[in-house]
Amino acid sequence: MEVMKSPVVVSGGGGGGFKEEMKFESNIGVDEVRELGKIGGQTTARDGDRSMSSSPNRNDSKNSEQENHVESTRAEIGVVREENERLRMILAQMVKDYQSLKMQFFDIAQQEQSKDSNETIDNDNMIDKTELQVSLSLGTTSSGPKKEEKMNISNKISDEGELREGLTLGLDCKFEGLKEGSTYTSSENSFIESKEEEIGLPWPPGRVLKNLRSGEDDILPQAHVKKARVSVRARCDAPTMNDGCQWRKYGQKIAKGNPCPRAYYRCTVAPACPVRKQVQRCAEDMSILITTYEGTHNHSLPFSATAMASTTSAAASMLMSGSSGSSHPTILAPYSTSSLTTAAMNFNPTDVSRTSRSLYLPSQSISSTPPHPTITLDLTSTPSSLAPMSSPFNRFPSNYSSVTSRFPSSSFRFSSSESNAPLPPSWGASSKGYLNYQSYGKSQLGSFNQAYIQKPNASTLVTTPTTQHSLTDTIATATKAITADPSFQSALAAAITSIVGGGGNGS
DNA sequence: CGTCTTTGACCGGCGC
DNA sequence: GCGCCGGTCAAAGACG
Repeated sequence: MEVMKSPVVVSGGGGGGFKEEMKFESNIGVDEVRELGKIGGQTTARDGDRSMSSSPNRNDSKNSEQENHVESTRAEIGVVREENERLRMILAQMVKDYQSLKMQFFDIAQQEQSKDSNETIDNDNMIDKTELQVSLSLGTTSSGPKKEEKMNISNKISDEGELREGLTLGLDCKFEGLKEGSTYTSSENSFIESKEEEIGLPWPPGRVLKNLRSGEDDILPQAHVKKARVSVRARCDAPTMNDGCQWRKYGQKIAKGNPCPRAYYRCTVAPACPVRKQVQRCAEDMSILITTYEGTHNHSLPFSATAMASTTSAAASMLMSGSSGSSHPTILAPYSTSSLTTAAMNFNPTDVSRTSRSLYLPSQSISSTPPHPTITLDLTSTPSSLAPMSSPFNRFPSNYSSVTSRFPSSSFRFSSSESNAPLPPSWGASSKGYLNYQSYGKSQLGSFNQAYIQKPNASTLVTTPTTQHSLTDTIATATKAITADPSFQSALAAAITSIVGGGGNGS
């Protein structure tokens, strides 16, 4: 049934025409209700789906059953519509909060600047204050040259407007996209690219032509630093994941330690796009496809590719920002959602929308000296029905143990609106080192940020149950965290994309 | 005939 | 210096 394969998206409203929006909302309804049924232990919705998908044709009560299904589906659609409305309100609140925090940040930055304009800044917090700094310091060690830092600071001043614009571009464009639909894709693309360029992800667009072969390192002072990679583990029977991009295979190798060949793909959407990906089946579980992305697209992406691109880019940005501050770049990122992943990847056979409802970001450190800093997005979690959990906060994938055995660090968890927590969802930290996405209130934002604040000092990042701060402290904390960690901005934007932006594909 | 895939060769980094 | 290994190139073949 096609509806079941459709990605779970939340309509941003005003996206495409009415027809399309209805279609999306309908899709959500089915999927979301399925999820709710899963989470809450109710199976009626799913059973209903199955009945629908299997086209019951057994007895005389068929018509009445179908009518019941139609009614229930309508009811589900209504529920989802309400949820959409709530999400929109949440999003609006997030925008407000973000703008407020941003303004506070710039005020603080200006004050700091007026104070310290002539001082040498060797504080890491200061170093992390701007995206530009991160951008320029990425690829250097944490003890990078002070001169560069100074220059970065001065550049920061001159480029502050640009930064602000870029920041605004990122989030606002998404929201614009939600409103205008048709502009969504390009907006997000521009956001992704600009953000990635700012944060210094590998293969920035401007360097593309020099990166073919061995050129890029020649022009980068931090040539010794490896490119960040984002590895996505997902169950997929197809040879490669359909992530929306066009890829051309340019090589295949048998890598050591894995009998399955590793295929090398290059993005062919644009002639000089530096993005490459490696695809390899997991040796332990052949059904798991490991796709490793490297680089940044230097072109606009089809919408179907933007979700994955934003996911990987934000994850990479987290990784890079973390690695720049620590010699052990162990980054755990609360990030993305099932809706994002399902929107990003149209795996044909084993529908990930059903098998991957949460995203785990375990430690990227597999070896002590990884050749490339890599962050792994594990989408191989199995349905909760296979691993029933008494608490929504304790829902781990059945193969989690294997994941954690490879990645000993604990993980953030960032699940989507599938959560059975009362809607609207809210940000909050759960026990057991998992960060659950539940709502977007200010206090929850503070909790979220707390998790991030721990990052610089955490070789193994574990979220701890957060304590409630006063509103002032929370805002200050949030401001600090946002400004100190550019990856948060990417994550926030990508999260929004995953939560609501998916509905922006009404275009 | 153009595009894509396959596959052996080649290159550079890294460890010993 | 040597060998291993990951990554890439490019010629040849396959395919539509």
